[in-house]
Amino acid sequence: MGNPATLKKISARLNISISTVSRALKNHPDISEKTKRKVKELALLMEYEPNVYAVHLRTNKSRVFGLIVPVISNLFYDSFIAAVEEEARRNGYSLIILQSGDDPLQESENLRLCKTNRVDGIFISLVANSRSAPLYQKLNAGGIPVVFFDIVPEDGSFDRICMADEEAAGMAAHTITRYKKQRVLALLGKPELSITKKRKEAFLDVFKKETGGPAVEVRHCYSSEEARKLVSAALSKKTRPDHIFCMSDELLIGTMKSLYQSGLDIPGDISVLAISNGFIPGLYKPEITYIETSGFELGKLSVKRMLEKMEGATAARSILLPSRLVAGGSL
Amino acid sequence: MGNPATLKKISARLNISISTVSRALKNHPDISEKTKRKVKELALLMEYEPNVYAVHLRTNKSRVFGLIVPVISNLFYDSFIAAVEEEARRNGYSLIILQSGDDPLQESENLRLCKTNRVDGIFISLVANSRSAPLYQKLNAGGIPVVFFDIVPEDGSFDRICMADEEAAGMAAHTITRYKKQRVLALLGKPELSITKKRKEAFLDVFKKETGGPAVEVRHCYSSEEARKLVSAALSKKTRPDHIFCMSDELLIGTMKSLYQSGLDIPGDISVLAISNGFIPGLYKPEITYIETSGFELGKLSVKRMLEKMEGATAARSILLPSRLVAGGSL
DNA sequence: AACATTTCCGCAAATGTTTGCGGTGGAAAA
DNA sequence: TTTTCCACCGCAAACATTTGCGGAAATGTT
Repeated sequence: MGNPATLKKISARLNISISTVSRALKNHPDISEKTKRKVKELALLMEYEPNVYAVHLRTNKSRVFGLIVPVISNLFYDSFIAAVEEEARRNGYSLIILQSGDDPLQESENLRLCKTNRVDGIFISLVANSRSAPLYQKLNAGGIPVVFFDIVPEDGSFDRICMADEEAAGMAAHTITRYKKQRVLALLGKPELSITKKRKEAFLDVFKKETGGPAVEVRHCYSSEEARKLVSAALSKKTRPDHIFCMSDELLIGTMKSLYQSGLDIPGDISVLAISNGFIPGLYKPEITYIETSGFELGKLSVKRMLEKMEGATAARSILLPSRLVAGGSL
Repeated sequence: MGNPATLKKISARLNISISTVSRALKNHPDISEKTKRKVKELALLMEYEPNVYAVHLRTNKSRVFGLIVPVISNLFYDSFIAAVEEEARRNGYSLIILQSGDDPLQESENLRLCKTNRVDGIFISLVANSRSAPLYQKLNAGGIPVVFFDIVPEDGSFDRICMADEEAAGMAAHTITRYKKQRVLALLGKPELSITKKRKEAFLDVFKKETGGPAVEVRHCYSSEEARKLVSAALSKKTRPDHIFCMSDELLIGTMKSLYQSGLDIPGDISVLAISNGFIPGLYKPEITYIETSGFELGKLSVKRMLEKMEGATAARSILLPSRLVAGGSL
């Protein structure tokens, strides 16, 4: 009762060979219905479950995905992970999760771990200053499909799935100009990330094209707290901004801390627009207007793409998930 | 270059036996330093990595933990998961994550998946109306250690790691009575969860002991939205509560939505106290006073306990993580 | 009756690793 | 010289499974 059932034990009890048991359980046409019935009955009784390690060893497939992410505890990533887990499970895959913690070395180590664990595919969102490029070149060469999401390499020869960052940032900029704002403070994330570059460029492009548009001041922040300080500093100037744009939830949180403390009326004195997963904006009063980026949708798309790759889709693709404006009361 | 290196390939190149290669890589004393050096050099060159599936098959150990949780996308669980991932990795374990999605059947299925994947240990937080009791009995019997956390079975014969729920709820109640509140609305979560029962009981106990204490109205909610409605309804009564207690972040969010909308002053007109992970309370103005429950700490403790069990700690223990009051401005 | 075909099943190799045991060669002890 | 001992290494089994191949028995065909 202690140790688990194996093909061998079943075959011994039935006085038939191991291979017959194996085939019977798989409905191989070579095996008679009578034998199949006997085998299946006993297998059920003995609670037989194939030993995945033996199967993997034999087949060289693990039915496990690796997922590497800077941090788990993050409103965007956790919904992404939730979606990937669900979809992977629905397709018979398990999910191993690894955090890189903003450390390029840990990221490389995690990729190595994925390789060691012989996962069938890898989802990865890069840390800032990622140095893993040679590693995923090798993984691809070794036949392990890699799907990049959210924070992706600039090289278009990889499979990449992102929010439509340019579109979202452009949409934000258009919305802001439409409201005839005069002095815009734009808070962006880490400047070395591709996602920041893309959003920044698209955002500024719109303003450049609109002559007589508002003045824009761009600031990069590495944390929520830094955003709070920046906003507080900006508010204390004699010509304070009349609009603040935040490219992420993290920055929005810092911004709102400062705005709440300032006592300014939103959107009367100053308006706010964010790019967000949608959870945080709903907590404030007024609720913050935002451009939605759904980690959940992105996750589902990523798994879909991964499965395509496993089926043999070889050419690299870059997929963009469109976003939409969700109106709150902050603009 | 394509397929990975194996002991066999190394042994062939060096004209020595497989077992010698294996032992050389493990620094077995039987092997001469010269041979070890040669083997290790070539292994490095060929980028040898042991095939984990072969190792697991041979040793019957997988160095993988399973983690089952109702949902990933949750402020408490995601920090818990983050901690477990980190600690597990530091100890050479990988982590497979599964969501039960509030579905007892999925929970059972996930336990089965853990067994199929032959994990070395399982962390699990139960869903409401969990029906998996027989399963983990069997897992324990089968030698797979199980550590329950947060939402745990009532049966004390299992290893359980929770927040000190009684203590936290008692602390909340004491704090509230100290502020001389008159009419308290207490919002609790799903009544069928052990965590709700414990918190409710401890909370009410304190009030019972204090003669002349405030009147308490207890309500159970299944969602944030339900909490919002309940609070709104309570506020529109002629004698509205002067304090609201929320046993979780989820309920706090609903409560604050209603309070923000009501325009009431916090804590002037009505005060608020929550049990929380600490992230949400800081977003509001005023910041909400809360009793802290750290998912991160709980995660670290859980891994520690798991490792103890793997080392042979056999007797079941129930561990309580103490909590502390974090003062905001809502009371 | 001889032959061909079908049905059903077992043998054995292979996947990569670990490990108990036995063996070889040389040096030191008797 | 024979024995003992030690340092070093290989053999082979075992882990559980899959699968190509071959083979026996039963059935069908002339």
